[in-house]
Amino acid sequence: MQGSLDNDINQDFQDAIDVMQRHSEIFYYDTDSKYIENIRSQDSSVQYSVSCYRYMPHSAGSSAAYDWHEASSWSHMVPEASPWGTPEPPALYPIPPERLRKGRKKLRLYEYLHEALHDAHMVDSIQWTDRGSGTFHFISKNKEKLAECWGQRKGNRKAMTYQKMARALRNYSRTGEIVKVRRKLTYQFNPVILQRLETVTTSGPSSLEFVPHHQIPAEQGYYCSPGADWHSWYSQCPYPAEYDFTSALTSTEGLKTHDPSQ
DNA sequence: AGCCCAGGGATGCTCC
DNA sequence: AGGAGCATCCCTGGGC
Repeated sequence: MQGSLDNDINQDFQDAIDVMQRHSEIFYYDTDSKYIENIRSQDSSVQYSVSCYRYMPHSAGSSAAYDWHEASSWSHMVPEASPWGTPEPPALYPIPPERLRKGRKKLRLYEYLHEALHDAHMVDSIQWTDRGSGTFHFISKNKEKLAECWGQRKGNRKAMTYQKMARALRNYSRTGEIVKVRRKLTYQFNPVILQRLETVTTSGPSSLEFVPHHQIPAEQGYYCSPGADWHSWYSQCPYPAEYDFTSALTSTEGLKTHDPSQ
């Protein structure tokens, strides 16, 4: 029993490292509490992307209490220049495309989208509509760019398009990770998924937890019990007039968009 | 009419 | 071997 627990812990730890590596090619902590993240595209034509997070304790002074789990303690910043002082990224630990990586969990599309939502260089492709509710939208003009980046990240043979990426997104409607909001190019994260992703983003790997669908407790089982949980989730949706969740969720049609004309 | 977006069926591939 | 998670192709329909 203890052995399997250890194995679980080890697996969780490995998962944490995995995601850390996924999210960043290089983790670089300097003496000024900066966490520098380098996400480099496989395609040199895609803009080299560097994001930084600076840890900002709430209270100034020597008695500042550091709360690594407090999201607001971290502020996103874009450096004036590459930390290496050159526009050319150093090829230290290149991450191979997902297709070529062995023994690693694959990067999920929703994880990538969440990552892109935190990437300053992707704001022209994808933006939060309402971060609190996990609602985001694609920018029509540049959505194809995001799709292309996703395809490159995955190491796909053929170019990814928005149509294909949206098809994959629609598959999430069945499992509940992301649902379509009845607004053009707009989708919404499941709150449980969002919380987990936000935890990874803001607190580092210590609280990382990838829970298989079948292991999520029933009280959090957004996908397995379309009842009160769904209602509480969608009650926070900023588009109550645009999407009749109650009808959608109580009907046998599941998550299908309700058509008021019917 | 044409384009864009969305929904979904079917099938194949890769990875776990 | 079987399932998950897409990727890909294709068709249909609504809205502007």
